[in-house]
Amino acid sequence: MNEISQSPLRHSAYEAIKAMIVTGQLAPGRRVTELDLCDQLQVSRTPVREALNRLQRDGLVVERARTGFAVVQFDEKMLREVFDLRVELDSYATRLAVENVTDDDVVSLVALLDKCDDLARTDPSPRGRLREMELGMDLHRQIAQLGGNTLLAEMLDGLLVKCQVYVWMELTQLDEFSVARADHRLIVEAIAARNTELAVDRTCRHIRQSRDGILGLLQVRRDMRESYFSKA
Amino acid sequence: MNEISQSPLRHSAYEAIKAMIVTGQLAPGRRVTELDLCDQLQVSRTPVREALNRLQRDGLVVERARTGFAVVQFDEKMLREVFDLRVELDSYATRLAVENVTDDDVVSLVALLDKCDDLARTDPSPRGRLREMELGMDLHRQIAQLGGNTLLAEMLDGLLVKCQVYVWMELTQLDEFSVARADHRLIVEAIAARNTELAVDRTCRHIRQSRDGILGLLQVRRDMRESYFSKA
DNA sequence: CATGCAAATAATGTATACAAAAGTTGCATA
DNA sequence: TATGCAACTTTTGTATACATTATTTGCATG
Repeated sequence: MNEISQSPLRHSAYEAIKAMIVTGQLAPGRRVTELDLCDQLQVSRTPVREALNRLQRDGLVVERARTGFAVVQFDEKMLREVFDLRVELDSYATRLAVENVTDDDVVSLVALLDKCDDLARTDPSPRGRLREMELGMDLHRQIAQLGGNTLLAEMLDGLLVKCQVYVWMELTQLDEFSVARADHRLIVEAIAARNTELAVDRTCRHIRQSRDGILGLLQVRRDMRESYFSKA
Repeated sequence: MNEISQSPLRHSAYEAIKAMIVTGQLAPGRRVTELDLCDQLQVSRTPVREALNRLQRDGLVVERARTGFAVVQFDEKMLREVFDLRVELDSYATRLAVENVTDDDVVSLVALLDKCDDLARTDPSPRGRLREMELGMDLHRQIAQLGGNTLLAEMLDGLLVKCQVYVWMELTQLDEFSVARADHRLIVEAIAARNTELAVDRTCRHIRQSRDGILGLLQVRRDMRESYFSKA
């Protein structure tokens, strides 16, 4: 497959592997070998290696000396770290956003919210749910970009990537899609009203509630595992 | 050179290229070709490519479609973004550090400060200055790690990497080595005293003053360039 | 002398070959 | 049967070959 497509294979490889991790196809902690991925993606090792390197930088896989990569463990510790960081950075982003937001920006944010609602109403498939989650993350990305600090936007993007596994759990297992949509709308309203306090407060609350919901899920899961082992 | 050293060549290649960028050997904006680097580092393209990918993720080089990479432009915008983000994240890190710091940690921090002083007294060479800057960054890294949020530590590490070019300018051109040492000692003292307010305040002030000093440098440089062009 | 186009050159994207290390299997032995 | 060791297999690390696209060079032409 020599040089046909426009965008480099490493990009599509990166996206493909990332999707496998986020959706759980590649289980946390599992070792991933280059050749397996080559088989699945039908590309050579070079793009796969480069994709894995990027994923390592993203924190989705970890390098193990001389034995390639393993999917990172998504555990409570990581959850807390990611979400606590998001509280800090999203607060900052929201503050900057309120300072810089234009009326056009608000229109664009609301459009995104509406698209989310539409999707929720019209497409009940899993594919639609995944898309809805992505739109929700896009909202956060867009807010982050309003402040004009591109680096902040990039960092938050990185955090969102790490959140995906968790948020997917939350949305699907706790069925909090509508909660998320409502939260998002409230945040946008506060930004539109140029109310920094309120916007930041709602942002923090939104993230903390997500975190706590998922924490609960993880704990339930752990308890089940423990009782299973104790029975056995 | 097949498989001799212990650590992969991509790591040393990464460090080597990073050093070239930080010290200005590879000028901002300049395109870097793989083969040039292969020549200089005496390795094949594979490790160089992987190093460049990592550097891209670090934000030290940017990818240009189908034409490899270029060293990123270190301009005022980037300076403001990086340092403003550091104000946020270092504040958070300091807060967490004060909450979690043990007496042993304090000893270790003070040891780092002393090492810095020693170096300043005993080794006036450029190599020693570079080392001193690195020790200063290590101090920030160590403080970031006290809080226990590894992700925060990693993010700050990334920001510090992006800072290096600027800080090097500041330290050498404004000769602020002693200022930095003093700042660092004050921050550690506040942490040792478990005084969150003070520690955070000193952290912010330290970073903001750096930022403003370097901003001045960049503006002087820009003015010089403009007057040069207007004369020509 | 400037300019545009074609050939030459160089650089990236991808695949693959080969060496070294890690991991696995299976057999011999206690 | 358990265990240790040796051969085999797999996997990574590195180098390199080849195809394709970008860049440069140089010449012809206005």
